[in-house]
Amino acid sequence: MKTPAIPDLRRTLTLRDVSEASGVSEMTVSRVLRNRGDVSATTRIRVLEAARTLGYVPNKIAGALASQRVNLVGVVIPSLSNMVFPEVMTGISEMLEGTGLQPVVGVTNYLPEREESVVYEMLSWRPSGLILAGLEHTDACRAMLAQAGIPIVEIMDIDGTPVNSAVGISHRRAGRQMAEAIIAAGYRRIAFMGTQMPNDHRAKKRLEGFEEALGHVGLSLVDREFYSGGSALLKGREMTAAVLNRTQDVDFLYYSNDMIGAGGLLYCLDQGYDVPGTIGLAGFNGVELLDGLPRKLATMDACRLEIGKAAAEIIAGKRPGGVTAGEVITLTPTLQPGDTIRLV
Amino acid sequence: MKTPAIPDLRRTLTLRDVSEASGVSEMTVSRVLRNRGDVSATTRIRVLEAARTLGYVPNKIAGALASQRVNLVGVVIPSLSNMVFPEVMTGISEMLEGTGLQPVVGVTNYLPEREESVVYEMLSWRPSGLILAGLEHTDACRAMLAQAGIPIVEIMDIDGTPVNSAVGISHRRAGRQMAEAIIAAGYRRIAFMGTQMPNDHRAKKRLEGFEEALGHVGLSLVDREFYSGGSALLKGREMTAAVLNRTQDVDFLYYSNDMIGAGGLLYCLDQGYDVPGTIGLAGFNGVELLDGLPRKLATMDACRLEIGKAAAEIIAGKRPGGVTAGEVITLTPTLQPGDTIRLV
DNA sequence: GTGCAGGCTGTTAGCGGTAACATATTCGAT
DNA sequence: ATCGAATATGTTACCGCTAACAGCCTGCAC
Repeated sequence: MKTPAIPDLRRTLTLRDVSEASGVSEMTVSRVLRNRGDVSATTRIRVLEAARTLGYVPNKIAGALASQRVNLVGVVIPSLSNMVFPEVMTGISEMLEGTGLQPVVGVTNYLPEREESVVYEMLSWRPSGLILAGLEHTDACRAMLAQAGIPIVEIMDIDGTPVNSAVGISHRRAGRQMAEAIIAAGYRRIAFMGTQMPNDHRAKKRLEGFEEALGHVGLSLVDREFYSGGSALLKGREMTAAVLNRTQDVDFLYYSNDMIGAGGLLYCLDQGYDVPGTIGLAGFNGVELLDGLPRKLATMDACRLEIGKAAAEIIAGKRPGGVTAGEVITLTPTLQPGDTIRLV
Repeated sequence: MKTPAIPDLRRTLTLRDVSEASGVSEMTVSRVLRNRGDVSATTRIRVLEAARTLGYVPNKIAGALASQRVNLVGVVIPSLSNMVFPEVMTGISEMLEGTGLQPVVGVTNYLPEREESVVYEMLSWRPSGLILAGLEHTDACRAMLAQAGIPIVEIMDIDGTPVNSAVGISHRRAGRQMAEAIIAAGYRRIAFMGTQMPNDHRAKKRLEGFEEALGHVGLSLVDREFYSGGSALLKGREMTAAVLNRTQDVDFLYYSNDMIGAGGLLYCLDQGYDVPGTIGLAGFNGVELLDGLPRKLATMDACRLEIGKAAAEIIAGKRPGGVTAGEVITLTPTLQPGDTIRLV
């Protein structure tokens, strides 16, 4: 059954090659390979056989140009190295499975100019849709998105005005809610630790919501500490040590993400603090890593998987209801008290 | 200076639109936008102005078809959710910066058939090169890669025969080396824990090398345990508990990755074991997460960043020496003894 | 036999750019 | 004034594929 190896002419194959090898027109080959239109069983088999033995791989560039359809969905996110976006990607991929659409990732490193150029690059491939993290973009970026004429979904955050559709949670509310739980548990001298990133708008909004809720009961943060780069777990330890050494009687540590929170937790346990008795801790994200810690860190789920799925659904036009323009889907994160916050 | 907003005719703009708006030929516009060839300063400014106010975004599909050049590099990896591949991606991105090339990621979830289809999909976009993890592929996949006529770089592993170029470490050797260190430190009753994935060839090779080295001194594993899915940290705890309860006098725990190793370490410390006195531990990968643990897990660096960089260099044709075909770059991981293995 | 629907295959004309070549235009040197 | 080289712009012919439409059979009702 083995056909003799085709001499490698180092010329990329085209439909014409398959067409000649199987004795039908290019159009028919195209139809066979796309399962479109009527083709007799005999022809189909002959064509497929020829394509297979030649090792033909269709040229989507040409196909996309001719058909004006591109089966790609751009996904623009700030980073891949924290655990949050990979899970969003998982949600997107799962939902896109079987739709013929394929995600293409672009990373911005939290830089607005970088985002602008990534978006430009993406749009120049004329994708079927674009998913991007956050609501904050440069003016030029917004303009491009608005002009693009494809579905645009901004994810993660809903505190702001989306270009078109949005799926996410209210980070301001999340911060507020966590603060309220902490206050209710009786903690009063609360410190905050987080990233130094001026462009992590969502972390900023959480902090704003948090401080706002503290303000409502006449409290304010007794200390705060920021970091950038490095191993988050280690930074969590270091910042926690710094805060606890610097400020008296701190009784709660609020972290902008679970990773540094986990570091802080390990530090507190090492140091023999009574957690959550004399000191409570909480993070944000609900990363599964926490399940393996000696004690479970209080956190708040960011609905990453659901966000990815919903965003993909909008792009794929699968949302029940049909109309997909300008939809804003608000998910509500649930507080997971874990073992690091006193029971009320 | 502000021009009135262009009425949105919901028709995507082409070179012709810019050409008409600026009163020059499409070709000249094309030249301006690509900075190619000589164009007078006046014309250039006029064209750029027109393009900007129209909000023109070039169509790379058409450009790529016409020029037969696609500035994309496919990167095919098994997963994004463990910490190893994101770092490889970082290396690739860094090195590609400024070359005009852009990485596009495809994820296979450790499934050979999935890899085959991802590779097919990638090749159908006619990228400038392809980077893929591992040396094990389906026959059809190998054939496609060999035919593609573009640089192919297989990364992470070098124990096998690459299609074209390869950059990685010898996992067999890594396993062997770790075993030798453990034996030298005087441990004798050694257990292994790892993933259940039949298609994680690199983990398998490490284990093979490990057992081989044990065999050389007449030892063999006293126990082994596998897992799949779930939180790696938690699984590490659970498996460790299972092994220690099941088997007497185990004095060393070798983990196939750092994450489960970290879980195991936390468990051992919780249980009050004397680490590394009565029991030693080691993982693999050198993830920076480990820096934040109470004690530093012994591990072996997988050279992720360097692998990414070298692979990107090959694709970009930047390797000193010039010829890039069939290069195999062997990196050597270094053993990081940490605090969980006795000093000899 | 005629006509006509339906299945199957082929032809034509682009999709929106760019390579390669052709054609101005400018300008200083001869 | 003439020429050549350099600069600046335009023209033509694709790139490889697909939409749309145009045949050509075959079989079957009438």
